[in-house]
Amino acid sequence: MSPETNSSQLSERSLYLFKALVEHFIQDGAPVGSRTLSKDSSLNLSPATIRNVMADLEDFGLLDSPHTSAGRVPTAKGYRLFVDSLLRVNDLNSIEVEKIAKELDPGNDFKVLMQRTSSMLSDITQLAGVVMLPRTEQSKLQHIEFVVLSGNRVLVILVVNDREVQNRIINTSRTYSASELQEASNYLNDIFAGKDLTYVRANILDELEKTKEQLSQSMQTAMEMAQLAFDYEKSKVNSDELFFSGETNLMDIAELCEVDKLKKLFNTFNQKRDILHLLEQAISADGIQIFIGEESGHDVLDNCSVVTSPYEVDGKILGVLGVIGPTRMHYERVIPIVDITARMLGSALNLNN
Amino acid sequence: MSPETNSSQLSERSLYLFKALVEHFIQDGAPVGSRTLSKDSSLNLSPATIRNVMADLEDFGLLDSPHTSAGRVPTAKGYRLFVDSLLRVNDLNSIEVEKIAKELDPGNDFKVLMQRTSSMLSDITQLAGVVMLPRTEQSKLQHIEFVVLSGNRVLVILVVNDREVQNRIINTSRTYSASELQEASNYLNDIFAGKDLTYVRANILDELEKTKEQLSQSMQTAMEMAQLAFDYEKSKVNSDELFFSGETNLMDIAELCEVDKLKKLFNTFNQKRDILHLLEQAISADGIQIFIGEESGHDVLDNCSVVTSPYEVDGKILGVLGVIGPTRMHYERVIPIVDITARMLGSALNLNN
DNA sequence: TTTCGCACTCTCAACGAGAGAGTGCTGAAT
DNA sequence: ATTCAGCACTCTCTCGTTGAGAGTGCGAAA
Repeated sequence: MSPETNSSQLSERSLYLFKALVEHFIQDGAPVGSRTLSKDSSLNLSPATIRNVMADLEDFGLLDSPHTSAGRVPTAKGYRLFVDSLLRVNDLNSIEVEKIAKELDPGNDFKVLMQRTSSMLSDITQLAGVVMLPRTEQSKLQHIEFVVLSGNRVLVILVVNDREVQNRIINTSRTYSASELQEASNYLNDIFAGKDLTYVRANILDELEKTKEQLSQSMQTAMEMAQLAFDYEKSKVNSDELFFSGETNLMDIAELCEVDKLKKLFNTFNQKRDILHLLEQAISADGIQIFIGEESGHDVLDNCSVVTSPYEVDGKILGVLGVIGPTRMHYERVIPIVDITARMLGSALNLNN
Repeated sequence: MSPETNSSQLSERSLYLFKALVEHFIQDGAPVGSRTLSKDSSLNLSPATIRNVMADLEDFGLLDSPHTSAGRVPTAKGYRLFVDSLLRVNDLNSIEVEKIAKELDPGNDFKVLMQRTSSMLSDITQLAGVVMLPRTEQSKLQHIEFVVLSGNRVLVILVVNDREVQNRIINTSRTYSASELQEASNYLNDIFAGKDLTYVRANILDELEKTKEQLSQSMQTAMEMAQLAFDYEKSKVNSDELFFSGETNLMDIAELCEVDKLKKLFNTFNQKRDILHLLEQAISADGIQIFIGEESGHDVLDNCSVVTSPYEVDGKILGVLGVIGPTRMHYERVIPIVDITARMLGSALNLNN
């Protein structure tokens, strides 16, 4: 099962030919025949010899033939071997590095930056780009603020984790004055700023009890507000954020060109759930991770590969980004792009700290 | 050109048959022949007679035939006549009204509400839904607030128009203390709260001059902050907001089922520009407006119709929402849905006031 | 072990025939 | 003057056939 097992049992020559075949297929998308391979692999072998080799490779499960007279195509297992052991990754040319750097201007808010990163990825690879920001379990409340709106409504603003702003409107039973709310937010900031959100949620009821007995009306106001606000916060806790772009690039890929496949794929993107699930697997991986075809475990992605990399600040992983394209993609180009983008996003975020 | 001209020159019977044909075509999507029409139109006419009528209708530019032996299909002009003069709009059944109402829970923030509305529209019509919120020229600043972040960064929070929250992070040259910023925001709120954003932008420099001479360091801080913040606000001024959903529903429509058409269509959605432009035309319309096929002026929408309605609060138009689908859509169903949704969104927003 | 030659398989594009659907026109009936 | 039946005609779509092209597998020779 492991690539070593395969490569050790295959001759040097077989692997060389296999590599040539995969590269050829990635280039054209057409099944590769013995004749073609005989011509462009520099070892001078006749088509017949190559056919023998290809038959072996097929026995190993690395190749497949759509039908008897159609040449060979790599299987998922084949791509896996190719990517793990055979692929020689290119360096990016400096123009492209430049381009990536320019797009990742740190002077933006977090979401804008993710959006940009994703669309840059899709632009540069001509595939679909995706950036995920997982909702972390430990979110530190930094600041809470109330603003009075008209008609018994209050706007609650939460600053979390030094970068993220959440706001919601809550309807209240009576009218609060601005100064009253100012006092309330001061009070809450005093006791809860810097604390973990789960802690805040857990302790807010206790605190409410205390204040009921001892403290002023305005403190009680604060607690009521806070409770409403954090209930909402709680409901959002599991909705991680995911930014796609360039989905339409996938419409050009021959392998996916049937409308109903496309529809399923796009629906999967829209629901986000499955893709999130996939990316979450990549979060613990160290560096680039690649899901090839069926490996992802989602049927819609059968003809697709997903190349991901976590991005981190101060050695702490913040999220995952990547590219979705056909299994037949230019890995040697896509991999370094994803890699560099992850690093650069990390450092762009680092500047913000 | 106007439908009156047409309908006056056509006999009652012709119009009746035309209506039957359009309805039939909307149902099946297949060109309708004389034979078919003769059977299901209640007037007992032979196919031959109907052929004569259809030839007339074709001369009027209401019908077209894909080829000699394929029955007739309505033209854009035909749909126009149908929609303007012939269509009898159904009332929505109460279950659906219920469903719409339930989805439009006013207890949400503005963007969530728009998102919901759009996805509800697409769900219920099985077409693509869209909701636009134009960036209004007159935006009233309601509240400004600063929060200190780590590393010489300051988060600026702007509450505008009693419902909208904007925030951006700005990098500052030195470290500010929380109390300093508190003072600054108090000062700014005093002079600018309730004022128009354009006014604020225009006067902020003057104010800066004044304070430079007379006032404390902290006031000056306030002005610096504000300037940075409002420069940003200005740059966003023309980016209206647009929420799509259910684009994938369009993949089922036979008329659009070629991948490259779909790609162009989806790209148009993603760029947003053209669609915004179209919806802006609908903003001044009084109530439902329908763009049929080529009328929209965008080639990608040639086989599509767009049904729109502005939504308003207190008689003031806030934005436009609508549905995008094939010209061959069930107008009699879609129109009341769009209509009611616009009203309900209006009143959901009204509750917030 | 490699290669050549050959028979075989499968796909794909082109072609043609035939069915089906629908038209337009003509001439008769009302 | 309408309406309608009849008929020839046109166009598309489907289906089976056919031949070319591509590629394979295998056995025998080098």
